[in-house]
Amino acid sequence: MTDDTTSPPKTAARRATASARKNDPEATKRDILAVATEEFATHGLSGARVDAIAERTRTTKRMIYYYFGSKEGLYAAVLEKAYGDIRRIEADLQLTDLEPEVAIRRLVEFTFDYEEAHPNFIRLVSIENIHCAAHIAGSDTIRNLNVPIIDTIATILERGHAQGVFRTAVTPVDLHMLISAFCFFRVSNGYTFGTIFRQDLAQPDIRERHRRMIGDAVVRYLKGD
Amino acid sequence: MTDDTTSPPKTAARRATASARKNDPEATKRDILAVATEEFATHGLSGARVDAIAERTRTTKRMIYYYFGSKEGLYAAVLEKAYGDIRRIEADLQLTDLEPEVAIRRLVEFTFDYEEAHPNFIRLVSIENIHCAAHIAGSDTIRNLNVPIIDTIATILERGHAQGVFRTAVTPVDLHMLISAFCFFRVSNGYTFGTIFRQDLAQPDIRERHRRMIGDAVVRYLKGD
Amino acid sequence: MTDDTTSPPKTAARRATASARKNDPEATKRDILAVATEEFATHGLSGARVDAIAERTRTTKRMIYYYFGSKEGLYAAVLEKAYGDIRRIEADLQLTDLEPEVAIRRLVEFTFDYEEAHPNFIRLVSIENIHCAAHIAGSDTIRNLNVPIIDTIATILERGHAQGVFRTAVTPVDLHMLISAFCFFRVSNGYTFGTIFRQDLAQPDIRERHRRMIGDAVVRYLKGD
Amino acid sequence: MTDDTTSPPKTAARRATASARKNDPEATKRDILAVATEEFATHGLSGARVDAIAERTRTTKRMIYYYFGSKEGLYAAVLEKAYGDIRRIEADLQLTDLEPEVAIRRLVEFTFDYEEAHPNFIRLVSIENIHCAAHIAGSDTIRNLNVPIIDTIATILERGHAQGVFRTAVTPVDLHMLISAFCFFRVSNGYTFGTIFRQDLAQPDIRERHRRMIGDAVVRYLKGD
DNA sequence: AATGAATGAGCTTTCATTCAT
DNA sequence: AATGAATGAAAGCTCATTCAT
Repeated sequence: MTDDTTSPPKTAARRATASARKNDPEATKRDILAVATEEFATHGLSGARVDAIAERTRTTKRMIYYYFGSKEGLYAAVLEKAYGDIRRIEADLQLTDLEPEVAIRRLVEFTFDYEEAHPNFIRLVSIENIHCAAHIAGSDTIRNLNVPIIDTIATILERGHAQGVFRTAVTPVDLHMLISAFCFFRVSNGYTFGTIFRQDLAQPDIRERHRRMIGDAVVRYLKGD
Repeated sequence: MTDDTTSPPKTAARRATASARKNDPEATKRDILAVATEEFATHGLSGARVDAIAERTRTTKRMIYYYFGSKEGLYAAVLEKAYGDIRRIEADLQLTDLEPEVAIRRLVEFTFDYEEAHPNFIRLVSIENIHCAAHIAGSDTIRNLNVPIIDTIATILERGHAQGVFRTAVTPVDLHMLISAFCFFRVSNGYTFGTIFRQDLAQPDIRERHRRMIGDAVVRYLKGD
Repeated sequence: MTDDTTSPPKTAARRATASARKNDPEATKRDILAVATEEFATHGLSGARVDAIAERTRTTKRMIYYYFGSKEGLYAAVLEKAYGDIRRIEADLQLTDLEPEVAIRRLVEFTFDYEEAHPNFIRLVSIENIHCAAHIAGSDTIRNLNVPIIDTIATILERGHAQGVFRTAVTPVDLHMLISAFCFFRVSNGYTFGTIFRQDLAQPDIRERHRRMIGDAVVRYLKGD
Repeated sequence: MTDDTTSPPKTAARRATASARKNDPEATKRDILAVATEEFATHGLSGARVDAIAERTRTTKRMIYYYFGSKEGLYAAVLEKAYGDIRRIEADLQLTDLEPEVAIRRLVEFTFDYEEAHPNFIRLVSIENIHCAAHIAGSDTIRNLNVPIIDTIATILERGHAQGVFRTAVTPVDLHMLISAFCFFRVSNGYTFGTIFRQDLAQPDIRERHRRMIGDAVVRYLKGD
């Protein structure tokens, strides 16, 4: 209805900004990745639109294909970045000097807070599971990322058992799952859970209550009866 | 157009098949819903193809729109059925006669087993969360389904506290979340978790270990320290 | 999204009102025609929706086909009624006793007022012209309706010439066209004209000015110079 | 897919044809617009088929959406071109040097001849009125096109009044309407009028008679009595 | 005479992707 | 290395109409 219906892309306006970013391919790729992360996390792999990504980018759609090959290639890159980010932070955790029980609580709280603070990561992982983890299975980068939190947990568990504060035999991976499951679920299923039980899980008091609950549950589980 | 138009004997048989689907709208709807459940659970809302659903149905694409109005309408109906199914089973749970601790273990095991046995339900809920629960929020049917398991939990908790076996103060909804989170996560995140930690969560021994772990964790949490 | 998405037509509610109108086929046909007139006049032949007509009717879509055979049959019936209505009123005009000039002014004013008051008739005629008058050409009813206004004009002209007040030789049909054209155009082209010249032709003062203008123009034309 | 893939000599020729349309978006747009004008004028907005337009074009349906966004966008572009064309010609009218009465006669004849010669323009305007002028109201281009004929009329009227040949007070827009109405109606309503009064308005003698009639009517109206 | 259920054909539009330089 | 222009294939949806009683 408006006049610009006739002119497909806005060429002139584009080119002006284009020269400002030219010759910095890394910056362009970062820009694309940031926008794509948002789009894929919001709409899923099939629901995401390459056009929508391109529009919110400083580049053109053509560049997405130039750098990432395909929509799926871009999605895989988004996943790689998201996994890389959390692994990098996990690697910096300094929990091994603390008392085992304190360390476990800190670990739970870190997981809780990180997942709460990164809903897009949660959503991407949910989406990737819908697609049977085909893209992380196909990415050497992700598959070869070690999961430093597992080593952290192993160390804490060993010390806890050695000191006799933990009596339950559990593998680090299983414990990681026990912790993750709750923290992840709160974010991943917040919408349905909130709607059905008429609660707003984002409310500070509920948040605090849940944070304590998962900590207590994990610690008590480890201590055994 | 088909050949048997000319052969009278086949007329009866044809009418038989025809009436088996033609004058049974409910059967047709069930057929569509079953196929659609599979398609939506597998590919998500955007990834699902109405054509693909129609092809695997005894009817045509047109009928999908006749009965369900739109792709989203069909998706909403699929969700309604999935939620209705679990709610109906939950309502039949007979746990209130058992000792509180036994009852809680049974409840955990029921949840664990149901979610394990209904991965499509899990997937649909994950997908619905990607869409911010917009469709269950828009469905009076789902929003008005009470969640009988909450009453069951409330009763068990009351008796447990009365008898002094449970010392932890917890709301039924929070406890339901603690239980669900783990059971749900195992299924919803099985692909990524399995890929990253190189485990097959479907293996019977792992399955059994996890089933016991979540039971222990919940019971110990309730008993407190 | 709402629940009734699943139930194609609203059967129960319908049947209640249905019994109230049953056995009066003429009333049903009138009802359908009235709604169809509005729909066709508003959206044109192709733009009109049989479903939309049925919905605003006390009957069902099936009845439209039962009584009118097809969408085009219904459209033709609408046209026939619209033409019949104006012809019936034109036949009642009592202008032949007046002085010729007065009679002509009255005739112009009648035409002006009728077309102003019946925009749907104007729209239907416009629409029918887009379709090359195929339906009125195909309707014996319309083609055989005589146009009484032509006889009225003929009589007035004869008397005017006999009395020497009209000096211009003109056929009744041509004069009818001169009068109609302006009155029709004001209504038929009111939207584009109003938009382009930023005037609201429905305003009373503009309306009055135009009514006088076309009267003056016609009378002066007939008197000659 | 075509056979000449194997014959090198034909490559050049192919590229020639290709470049004739591929790298000339303006030519492609003009091509689409011409075909679309015909289709919309013939069948109306709802009756027009995008497929039908594409088929008669050197391009594909996809290109229509690429250049014009939607069926409605294409329709709006068709309207813009049609209005632009007549405005451009009107701007070239050189009538102000003539005697006022002669100028008015020429103006009427121009209008009469232009509308007679451009039935598609007439049809498009009729169609747009059925749609309540929504598309020209939404087009800045059309709304901002000045209507040069109004200035022409204003100038002629002023001189006519100054010289005392015109005695009737009338606004340029009203006079434009008086002239347009008749010329437009002859074309827009030719099918119904012709069918009902059993006349062929395209016949040269009728045409000539009408052309003179509207000229006389307008001039006499202006001269007053 | 009257009607609820069903439908084939075709509509507008969208989408990820590649051509051509 | 970088990109503006173009596109084939298929998607969701709608429509007037008929079946079957």
